[in-house]
Amino acid sequence: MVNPNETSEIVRMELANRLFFRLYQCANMLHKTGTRAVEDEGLTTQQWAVLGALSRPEAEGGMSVGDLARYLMVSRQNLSGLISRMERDGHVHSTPDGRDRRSKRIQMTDTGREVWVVQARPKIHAYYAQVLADFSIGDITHSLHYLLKLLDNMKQIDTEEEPAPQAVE
Amino acid sequence: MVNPNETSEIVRMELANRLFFRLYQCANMLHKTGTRAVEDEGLTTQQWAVLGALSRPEAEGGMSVGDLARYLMVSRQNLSGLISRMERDGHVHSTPDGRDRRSKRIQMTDTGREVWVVQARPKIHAYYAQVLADFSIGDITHSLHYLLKLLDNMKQIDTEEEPAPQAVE
DNA sequence: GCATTTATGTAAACATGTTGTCGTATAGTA
DNA sequence: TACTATACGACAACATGTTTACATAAATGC
Repeated sequence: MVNPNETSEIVRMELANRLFFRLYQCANMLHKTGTRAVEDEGLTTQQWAVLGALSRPEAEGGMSVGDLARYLMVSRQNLSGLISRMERDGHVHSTPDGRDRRSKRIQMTDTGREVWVVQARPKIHAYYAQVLADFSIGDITHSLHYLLKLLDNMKQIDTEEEPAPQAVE
Repeated sequence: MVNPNETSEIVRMELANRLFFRLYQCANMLHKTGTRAVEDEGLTTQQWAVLGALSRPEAEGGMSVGDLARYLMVSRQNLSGLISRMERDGHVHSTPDGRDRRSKRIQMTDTGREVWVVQARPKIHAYYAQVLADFSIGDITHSLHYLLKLLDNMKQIDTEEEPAPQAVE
């Protein structure tokens, strides 16, 4: 250990390792406990993310699958299956887009909105309150800030590594 | 809006909602970009979590599936499949436990250790450095602190809601 | 207008995660 | 010793996520 920079680099990597390990565990626990919080409504955390997106005033007239996928940052293919299940359960419905014959517009059904507003959202708020019980508003804001930074950096890696859209040939 | 407490509660829930939404997105991006970082080695973020656990000095003599599941906070059933794949790929191997005929001990193979130390870990450190590029040591520590708090609270919810082990009958 | 690129939906293969169930081995207790 | 509770591995069903690949519709460039 000759160089002090190496030492601090080791400390940094050790901390980084713990950070990502905890992030991994948080993700699993969020899915597990979050889904359990709304299981009576037949929902999962992913489905509540979709309902949350569709219930925004900006999504009043429905959203295309592509837009929803970009908003949630998941793949179209994944979202497609998710929406099928929600359609099967009567929470959303899709209508063909008049202008673009390739695409569909996804909207909440009246039942979906009812389930969302009356049943799921109160339970979700109770869940939030419980998980964030000992968080001050400042704590929440700071946590959010760090998650956003992590997300931005990961997004950048993601787009960097994405294959260049041009054909090289 | 008569009661100012209600107003701050709405703000709090709005912030909480953003926090959990970003956590959800971070989890997906971590899996996506992290797996891409070690795809040349045929690994995934989950498998690197397993190798990281098995490479600790405390796990020198291998770990039982149950202990590993508790350490990683995933279900035995999930880990079982994960380990099968890693065994198939030659990164770990399992030996029957002499003392307890129900259980197996999981250990890294020499190949697994080689892949982990020589190839995967440097790439993972480069990945950490990239995602945490604009994080100070203090930023990392604070982020870790908040994730741990979230995790603790979710763990508590998890055990609370778990069915009591005693038979009521 | 026509050719190329881009966007959309769909299908398939795979890895991860959950729960529930079952058979068996271990451990604790009457 | 026997009874019971608990732990373990295995199997199945299901929901989520990723890629890759393909057909078709729309947009863009000459």
